[in-house]
Amino acid sequence: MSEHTEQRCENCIVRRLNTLKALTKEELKNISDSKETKTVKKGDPIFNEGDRLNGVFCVREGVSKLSKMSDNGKDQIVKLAKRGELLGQRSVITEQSTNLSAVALSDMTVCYIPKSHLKDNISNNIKFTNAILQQMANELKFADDVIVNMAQKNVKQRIAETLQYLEHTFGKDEEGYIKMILTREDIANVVGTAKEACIRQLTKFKKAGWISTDGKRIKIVDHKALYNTIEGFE
Amino acid sequence: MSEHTEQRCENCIVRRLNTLKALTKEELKNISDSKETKTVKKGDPIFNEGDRLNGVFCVREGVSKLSKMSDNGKDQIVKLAKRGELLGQRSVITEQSTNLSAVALSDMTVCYIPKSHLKDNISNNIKFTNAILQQMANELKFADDVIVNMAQKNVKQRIAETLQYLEHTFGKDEEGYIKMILTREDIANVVGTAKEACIRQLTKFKKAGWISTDGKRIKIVDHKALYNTIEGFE
DNA sequence: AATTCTAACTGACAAATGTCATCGTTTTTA
DNA sequence: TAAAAACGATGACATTTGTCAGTTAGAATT
Repeated sequence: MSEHTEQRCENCIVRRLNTLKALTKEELKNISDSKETKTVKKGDPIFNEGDRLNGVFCVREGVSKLSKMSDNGKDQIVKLAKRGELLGQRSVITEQSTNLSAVALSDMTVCYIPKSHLKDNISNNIKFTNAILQQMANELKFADDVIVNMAQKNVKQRIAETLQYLEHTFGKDEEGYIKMILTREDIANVVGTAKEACIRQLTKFKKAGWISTDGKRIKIVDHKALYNTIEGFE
Repeated sequence: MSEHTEQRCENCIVRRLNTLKALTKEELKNISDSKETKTVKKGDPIFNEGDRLNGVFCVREGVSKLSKMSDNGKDQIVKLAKRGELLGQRSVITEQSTNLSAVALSDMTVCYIPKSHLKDNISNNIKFTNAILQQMANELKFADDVIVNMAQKNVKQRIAETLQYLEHTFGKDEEGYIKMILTREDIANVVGTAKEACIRQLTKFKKAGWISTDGKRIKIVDHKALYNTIEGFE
């Protein structure tokens, strides 16, 4: 009895947040027996573009960026994954090597679940398969929106939108600062622009009184102004 | 016996190209009995952004663009769907209204399949559900690539890539012209730029001898040069 | 065949963005 | 704690892209 009960998947709160919630207690027990909990330090990779994954990583604590190196040497961040999200799900489904890298943006705890156990459940538990289907359909819709934004919005709008997204996704601390600290370069890599352009735009927002900063920390002061910018109401 | 046999799903060649191939002959017969074949004229909509879809459209002949209107009034084309592709699959899965519009780029024949029949199969036939899962996982991967390209590549590179994509996807006629004719504006809407910028870039490619044109028709002459441009080898 | 309409194309200019260089500050590491 | 590395910030400038205005060519309609 060396494991605490909360280290068992069937008791893990995180599971409620992802597709694993569609599994029965019995199935979760099987998965839990084969899973492996790992800690990952800020800045360390969880996996790299091109890796063949033999399982998925369930994020228990911390945040990871999923990014892809572009030909011009910039690292485009496609997604930020937090508590409850499963990394590598797609690669396991398609049996292809992953097209993204995952790097920890903070110290993390992740559970590694070997794919054999998932595969069994995908083949047998239609409820589980359906949950994954729902999730992927939603991700696909979200991806369409990102494509449209990338193509049609300018850097100013995309930065405003990213700030709004970060606050919405990660919340605020007691002082109102966004509870997710990214470097300016990482923000630029989400937005798809140069870090200088990103810094300059943040400075403009600051001067306009729409945001305030303290070191890397950012606080949205005027939500409405940011919203209007995003929507293109100048 | 009013229908020709090729109008029955179970005999339709198109089915081999999409997830319906995972259905049994019996299931296909049921679907075929409830499907409705429609013709759509070039320029006509199949459905509009925000519509609630009560079924999917299987493209039997012709090409449709799937696009989304952006706030600045531009119509971003997210996907071109040809023979064999299913439109509206995601909306049916998530039960949400569609986030994209579908408009015919050529005269089309599409089969409308009411969702009730698909839903039944999704719940009961794990092979079918898995096929959809595979397909969505691949689409998601493709979407990631598009996001990275949109964010990191310039207009010149994206136009070059679009030409390559069009030739690869739709093939060439006897004279070597791409067998898919888009207006310059539609090309611009795939690339996510203004039509003037698109036209100018095509002119440059033409002057460099990398492509040649005849009216709207485009022929890639120097594949290698285009490829180098896409990859950023100047 | 004349007219109308749409799309292709071009020029001129403004605005947005990328690149390079530099410097002070903060964070990390030895 | 000192040194090194990473990061934030800003200026200067080149390049890319968007916008507006207008002309030409071809297709569709009458």
